[in-house]
Amino acid sequence: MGKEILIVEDQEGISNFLKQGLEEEGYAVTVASSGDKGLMLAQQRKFDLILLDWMLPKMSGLEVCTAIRKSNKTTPIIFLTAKDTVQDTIAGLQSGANDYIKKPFSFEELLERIKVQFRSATEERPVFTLGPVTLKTETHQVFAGDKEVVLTQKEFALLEYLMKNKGAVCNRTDIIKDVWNIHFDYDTGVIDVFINGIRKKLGFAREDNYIKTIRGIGYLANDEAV
Amino acid sequence: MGKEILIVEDQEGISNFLKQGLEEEGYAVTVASSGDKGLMLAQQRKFDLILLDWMLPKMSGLEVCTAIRKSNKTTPIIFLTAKDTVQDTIAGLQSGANDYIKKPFSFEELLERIKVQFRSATEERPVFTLGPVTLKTETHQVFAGDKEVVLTQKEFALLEYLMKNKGAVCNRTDIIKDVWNIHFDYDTGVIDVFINGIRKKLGFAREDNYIKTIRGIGYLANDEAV
DNA sequence: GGTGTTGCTTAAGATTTACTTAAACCATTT
DNA sequence: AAATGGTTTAAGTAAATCTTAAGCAACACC
Repeated sequence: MGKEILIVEDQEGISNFLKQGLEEEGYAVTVASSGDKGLMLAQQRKFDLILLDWMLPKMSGLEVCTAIRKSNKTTPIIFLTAKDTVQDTIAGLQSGANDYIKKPFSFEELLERIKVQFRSATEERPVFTLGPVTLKTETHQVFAGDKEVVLTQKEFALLEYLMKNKGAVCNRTDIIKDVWNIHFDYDTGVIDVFINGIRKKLGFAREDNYIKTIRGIGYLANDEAV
Repeated sequence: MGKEILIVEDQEGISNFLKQGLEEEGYAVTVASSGDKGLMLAQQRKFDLILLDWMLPKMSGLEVCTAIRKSNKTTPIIFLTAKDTVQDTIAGLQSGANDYIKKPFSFEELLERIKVQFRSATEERPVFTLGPVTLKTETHQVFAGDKEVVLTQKEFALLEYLMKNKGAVCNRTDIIKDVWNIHFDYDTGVIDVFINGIRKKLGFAREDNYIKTIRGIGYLANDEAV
């Protein structure tokens, strides 16, 4: 199923060029030649992505973007623009755009950025399991058996990290790096404290081994409660 | 291929000095004279390492670092700074920096620290085998056949050493030096005790000879269970 | 085969590392 | 400014590992 892209651009030369190129890539393309037409189309139909020129007759791209975002929070919007000052970039992105590409741009770069948008839009929000516990990344919820367990940010992040690497030993250095974002050798007992908290909240007994201690190295999450 | 380094530093004297020195070492160097410029460059292009001054006009180095780490988790960042209290060190490193070097510093020291960053980024995590056993350095796991065997630190280190030198006789002096880090003549029966433990855990029978005793010298790991 | 040397095995003591708890610290909200 | 909830530090306790040492088994040289 080809994704539908809306191009809002008043210069016919550019819009034709884009339309043709994107259609060759398998996208379904609709063109609006002014800001107000673009806004109407965006509100009437559901597009998968919008390419929005910055300078447009009647309504500026910035206004269109702001207006679209009032009713539609999610559709990715990429600005096409000749303006290249930092000021404008910030203004554009703050109005709710997802990306910003300067004219003249290579078509390949545009394609790449479009792909990035689709990738992150469909980004997976996986659900991890570990023995009797389930962790839902999207809703930030953790269930032990059928009961929900409320974890704090750090507890959740650490548990998620261990579950993501289920079956592999996670050493303390990497945990500190990836969960705490501390990129140098560092050890107070933080990790231990949080492991303790997680085990307690999840009701893991010492002999369960769902989260196994690898002495001198780190921890290992695995399903078989050997 | 020369690595690309971004220097974010407002004092021209220092940045010129660094640029020149690093270029002589074969690095490709880009200089940004303010925090916001540095941030933009860091986001637009892919550098292999960033040298970041602490005190900068407009945006502090700390802010720049934090901002960079939002989108880029991996590029090594080294702070250059006159501030030398422990507080600041911690704040800087927690913001995601990898190292911290105090002004005035020797150029040699800086070079050394840069090399450390590159070294750890490309560090190899090999997998060794010995007859039916497999040893994964990355996860610190050892498998005998299809079953995992849990080894302690020292057991793992010794086995890794023997497997790394598979086919070569490892004498006791070198083992003590490389595995125990004891650099003088020393013999209690430690090695024997650990060899015994390893053989037992891996299920090696006496006649297997995967780890052969070389009487009077040391040990030899080899695949053919002669 | 006897005898001295070296390695194997085991278990107890020393040491290191992790667990647990409580209190200090921080940031956010009231 | 106080209270709350979360995070980090620190200190005492528990547990596992590491080391030592001693007795036993295997080997090599006589």
